[in-house]
Amino acid sequence: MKPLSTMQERVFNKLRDHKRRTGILPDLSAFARDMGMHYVSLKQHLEALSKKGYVVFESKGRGRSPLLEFPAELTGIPVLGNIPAGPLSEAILEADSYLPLSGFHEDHFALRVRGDSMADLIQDGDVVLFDKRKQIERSGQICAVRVEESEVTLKYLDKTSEGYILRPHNPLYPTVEVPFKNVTIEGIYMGLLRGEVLAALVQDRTYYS
Amino acid sequence: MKPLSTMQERVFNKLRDHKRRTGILPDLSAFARDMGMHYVSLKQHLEALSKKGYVVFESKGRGRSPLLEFPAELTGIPVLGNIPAGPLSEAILEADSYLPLSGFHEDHFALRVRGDSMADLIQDGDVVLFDKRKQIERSGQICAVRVEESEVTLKYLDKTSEGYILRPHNPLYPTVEVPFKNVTIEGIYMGLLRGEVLAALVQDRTYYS
DNA sequence: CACACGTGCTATAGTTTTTGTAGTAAGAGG
DNA sequence: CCTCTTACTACAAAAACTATAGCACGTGTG
Repeated sequence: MKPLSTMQERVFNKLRDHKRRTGILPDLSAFARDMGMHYVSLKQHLEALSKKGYVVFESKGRGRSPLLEFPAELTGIPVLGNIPAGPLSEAILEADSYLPLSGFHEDHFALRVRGDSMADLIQDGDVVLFDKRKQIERSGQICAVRVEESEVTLKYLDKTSEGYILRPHNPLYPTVEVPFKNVTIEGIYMGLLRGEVLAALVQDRTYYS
Repeated sequence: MKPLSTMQERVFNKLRDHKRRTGILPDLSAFARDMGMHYVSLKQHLEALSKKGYVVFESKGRGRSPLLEFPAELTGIPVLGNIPAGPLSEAILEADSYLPLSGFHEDHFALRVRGDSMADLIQDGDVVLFDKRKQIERSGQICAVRVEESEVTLKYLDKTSEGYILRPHNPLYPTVEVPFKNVTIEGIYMGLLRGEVLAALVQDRTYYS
């Protein structure tokens, strides 16, 4: 993503704050007054931000309210199809869809579950939401964990003096204990979506405010 | 809900159509042109609709775009805490929260699950979405069913020549067969939400467009 | 019955605000 | 030197608000 100039960053941050506070995006002229800046200057900044992909800004003509939105990849939480061996941050950059959930931000991501290690509690195909923390607060929390360099799996996590106990919900899978240094916690379970709700919520790189 | 006059109903329907087609609500003056009607007339209709609770309409002052939205109970799908012995339609009127899901309309409702007859697949506290159909298309679909005048429960439904087989997912509950005339299908499973997603989505009688 | 009154619907005229366009200009950096 | 960023002035177009008025259709009252 292209770098922003000082003023462009100030405009962008203030815009995001306003969105967080009020839930909506402000009038251009009111926003310009708020920034202590001229309307035309603000407009030029927004056009620059738009060209760099930080916002979506479309003038509609005189007197008409312009369209001003955040692109999905900035405000939605990314839905990952699978997490390969690499670090999580790379997988997030390749997310192809986003969930517009208020209250969820940079610290969260979603995973489209493959496999049935947590069945029947979590089904193949469910979209599970995670907090990007690296530590569990108590035993028995469901986590997205990576053992060594393998794929990410979902398990209950318990802590012992030597390492983590990875416990599946599905009794067909084995419970294993792994030393701390071989386990990476990618995220902690926060909730899930299943079935046709997904089609109604998941946004494929489209825009929303 | 108060009755609408001829013109008010025309305005309301056209507004709803526009929202369905474009996803957004139009400018007042553009909309007035579209209706072949004067701007001031349209405004008066919207004010009448607002007073009767069909839309939310707030003038913001000269030159400022007014706020125009549909109330939650008209566009969101109702979330029911429990369904008492009475008919479903009454329970829906008493819904105290709504899910804003595009693609779901009058034919859908949601239920906050009590009990664990479908555990572990569906947990106590999950919000499950249903289609308001009265018939199953194939055996094994999950349905919200009412036996006689009792509470609504979630079960797999199979059809035999004499009646329905109500099959829980939880093996601790019994599988029973009930004659057709004693079973009412209230809805057919379409998906579910679990955990903190709910707080981000559920709207308590607030407004949105 | 005639009348006033309210309601629904429409329209005109004038004002304010926002937004857009054009043009100008100074400073930074490759 | 050219481009990008930042900023301003001046003017134009569209949207939206206010106030006012006319007409049709009821309903209730004297």
